[in-house]
Amino acid sequence: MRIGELAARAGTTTRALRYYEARGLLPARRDEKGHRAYGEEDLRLLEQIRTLRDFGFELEETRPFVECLRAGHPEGDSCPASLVVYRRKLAELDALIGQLTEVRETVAGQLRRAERARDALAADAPAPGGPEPLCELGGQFS
Amino acid sequence: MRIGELAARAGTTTRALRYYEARGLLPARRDEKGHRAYGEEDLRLLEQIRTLRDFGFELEETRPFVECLRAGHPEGDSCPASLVVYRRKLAELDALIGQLTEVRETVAGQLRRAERARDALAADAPAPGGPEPLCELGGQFS
DNA sequence: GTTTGCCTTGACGTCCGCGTCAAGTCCTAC
DNA sequence: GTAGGACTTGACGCGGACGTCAAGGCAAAC
Repeated sequence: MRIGELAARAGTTTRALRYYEARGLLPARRDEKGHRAYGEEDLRLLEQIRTLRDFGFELEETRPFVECLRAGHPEGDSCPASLVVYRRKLAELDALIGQLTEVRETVAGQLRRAERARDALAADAPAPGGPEPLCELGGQFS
Repeated sequence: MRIGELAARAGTTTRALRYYEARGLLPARRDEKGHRAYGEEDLRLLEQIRTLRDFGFELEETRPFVECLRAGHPEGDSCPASLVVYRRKLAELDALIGQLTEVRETVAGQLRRAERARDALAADAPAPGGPEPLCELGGQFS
């Protein structure tokens, strides 16, 4: 299998595969023409990489999984090093979700406050001919 | 007030202020020596920028707030355009938190599955002299 | 014969918000 | 006189995971 076919079967690009090879993550044999030659096993490795990347793992974080598979283990996460990455990523996710949730609540509070202020202003100074824009800035939405 | 003082009072750097000016977000007058000259009002604008940046707003997203303040409104979010940004950001945060939570659950499931597989393997082939590493990969943690 | 299509390597571009360095000006303090 | 500090502009660096273009080789198809 050459690079184009592998890329297509894994739903990625040849550029990504060359990049992984340059990083030492997914090296390839060469055929007599100097073209990269991949086997079915490489598809599994690549799918492991792509799955973890889709989860938001950095490329380097996929390395233990790939090495585990290449060592002959049944799954990429059959090795302790992979479990370490899982646990670290879970902690990162929890921290990030926590921060984002805090920010979300803060922003939601700010929005409610700003909307109340706007409505109070509209009640104080009701427009004579129906509601008017409260601010010259901000165009098409309100 | 010159650039160094404003940066220090807002807890940021002169580089950031020059960057904001280059982006047209926080222009500055010049004194007779060609140095940037800022007023107290600029501190408020800058604080608005920094607060929103800390919330994860992109620089461009702070522009409506800054323009709103500069137009003389009491708060950066007194203008409809700012509320639009708030709402869009809330939707983005909700989507992101949702995705991250999904990923978190998926990864947690994978970790549990991998740990069960490891424990099952350890029970099938118990080490004679106590527990041994199940995999040559993965070094110091397990 | 030439077009098409796959492959090769090399190298620069992208995004974002600055950090960091260089070279020069100006003022103050010692 | 000179050392230090604040300021100026300009320009390159960073990080991550590639995208994209250039220039060329080699094969099958028309």
